[in-house]
Parts: sequence; structure tokens; C-alpha cells
Amino acid sequence: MTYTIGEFSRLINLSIHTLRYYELEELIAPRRLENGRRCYSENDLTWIQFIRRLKDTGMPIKEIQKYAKMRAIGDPTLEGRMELLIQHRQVLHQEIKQLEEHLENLDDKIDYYKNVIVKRQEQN
Amino acid sequence: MTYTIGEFSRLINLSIHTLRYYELEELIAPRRLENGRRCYSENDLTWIQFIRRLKDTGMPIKEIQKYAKMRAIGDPTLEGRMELLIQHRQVLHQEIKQLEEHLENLDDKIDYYKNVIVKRQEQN
DNA sequence: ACTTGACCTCGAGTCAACTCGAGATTGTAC
DNA sequence: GTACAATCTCGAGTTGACTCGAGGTCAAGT
Repeated sequence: MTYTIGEFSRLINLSIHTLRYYELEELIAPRRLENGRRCYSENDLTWIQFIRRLKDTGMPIKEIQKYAKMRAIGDPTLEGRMELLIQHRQVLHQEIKQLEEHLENLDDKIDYYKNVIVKRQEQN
Repeated sequence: MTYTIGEFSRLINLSIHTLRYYELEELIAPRRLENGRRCYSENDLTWIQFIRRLKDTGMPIKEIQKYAKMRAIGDPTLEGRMELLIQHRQVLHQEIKQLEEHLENLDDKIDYYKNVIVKRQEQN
């Protein structure tokens, strides 16, 4: 199964413009038909879904690009790619911890507001 | 205790430029001395620390600005501010959940790499 | 009196990540 | 055979959040 850019765009919910931009940034390299049009494969599909994951976890495009370049080379870069993921995992883990802390803090603040509001209502 | 912009900048580890930018964006409004210089108070200190928390949890400046404006009005906006925080709490909570899912997925991928690498070494 | 350092304003520059639009081409549908 | 929809490239514009620099003020130290 292959897809035109329009189909692919709808499928993964990224704009056509964004897809072309990702290609320019060397994140993805779809095959081309004889007439020059992009032709995305199932492989491209799983790959872009992974790119999304990386993006959603805050990895900048330049970093994803590094990964993509290694991936394009293939087997000999397995270790390198794993390394990169392990590092990213570390960062992500820290980030989650930080966010959990912030969430708690936010909860405290909300509780404080609740108290003030309740007390104010008791006054009337 | 009050601080000049330089002192304050060092204290909270934000550049002087950034502090002035935050002021321009109406996040913070330090007192001014007769000569026009900024004069930050303890109150400003706790406030900017809270701003940081909001920023670190991904709240955009425009949103923080709303909060700041309500805060400046004072008491009658308590409910509004609480609302805003509750909403943000919700978003943050979802985000953390998403990130945890991504983390798991990343772990799987790393495991997969490990396996491939081990198998490859067994071959030799 | 004069240099120095911290401060001021205001306008412009930067960076990442898109986002848009003009102008050309191409494949299908009437 | 022509309209139209989808595609192409390339260059420019946008947004958010800073970041920088020029040119000026002002108080303290020598």
C-alpha cells in the first residue's frame, strides 16, 4: 500500500506543507514517482508515527534528524541510535518528574484558593 | 528587602533582558524609583517564581498574562484565577499521562535495540 | 571634571517550527 | 480538448519567546 501526499497527510493528520517541510529537514524521504510526485509507503507511515512520538516528547527536529540519518545508513548505526534513545529517555524521565512536582504545587495553590473562597463565603 | 534589576536577575537566574520583556508583556510590574529604575520586592520574587512554574508546565505567556491581570485586580478575581489554574491542572495532568505512555514506548524500542544487538553479537 | 558601571528605552534581529502563496505541471473527468 | 484538482518548487511570512545593541541618563569613586 502506498499513499499520495494528500492521502498521507489526512492519514497522519499533518499538513501537506508540514510533510514537505519535514522532508526538507531530512526527517523523511519518500520515494518519488516518475512524474516527481511523492509516494509514501507503509514504512514511511510507521516511521512518521515514531517521529511524532519523539516530537511530542520534546525532541527538537535537529535531533530527530540525526536519528533519521543514522536510520538511513542502517545496521552499523544500531548502537548509536540506541544511545540516542537512551539519552532521550533519561531527559524525558526527568521532565516527567519535574512536571509531577509542578502538578502537586499547582494542586496546593488550588486548594489555597478554595479555602480562601470558602472562608469568604462564611463571612456573609 | 528590595532589589535592583541586576540583583533580581542573578537571584532568579533570568536575564535582565528577559525581565524587561516580561514587564513589557505585563507579567510583572515592579515599582519604580524616582529616577525611573526598577525596584523589585519580595512579593515580586514569589510571583516570578510562580510564573516560572507556569512556564515550565508549558503555559504560554499570553495565558500567564491573563492570570497576572486578574491578580493585579485582586480579590474579586479569585474565582477566575482558580478556574484558570484548574483548567491548566487538567491539561498538565493529561500531558503527564501522555508523556508516561511515550516513555514506555521508548523503553520498548530501546529493549528491541538491545535484543537485536545481543543477537548480532551471538552470531560472531 | 571625568570615567565607569548599572541602568534606561526602543527598535531590530534570531531561532525553531511551521505556514502560506505564486506560478508551473500533470492526470483524470466530462 | 479543456476544465479541475492535486501536485510540484521556491521564496517569503508568521508566531512565540526571547536576545541584542545603540544611544542616552545618572550616581559613585578618583
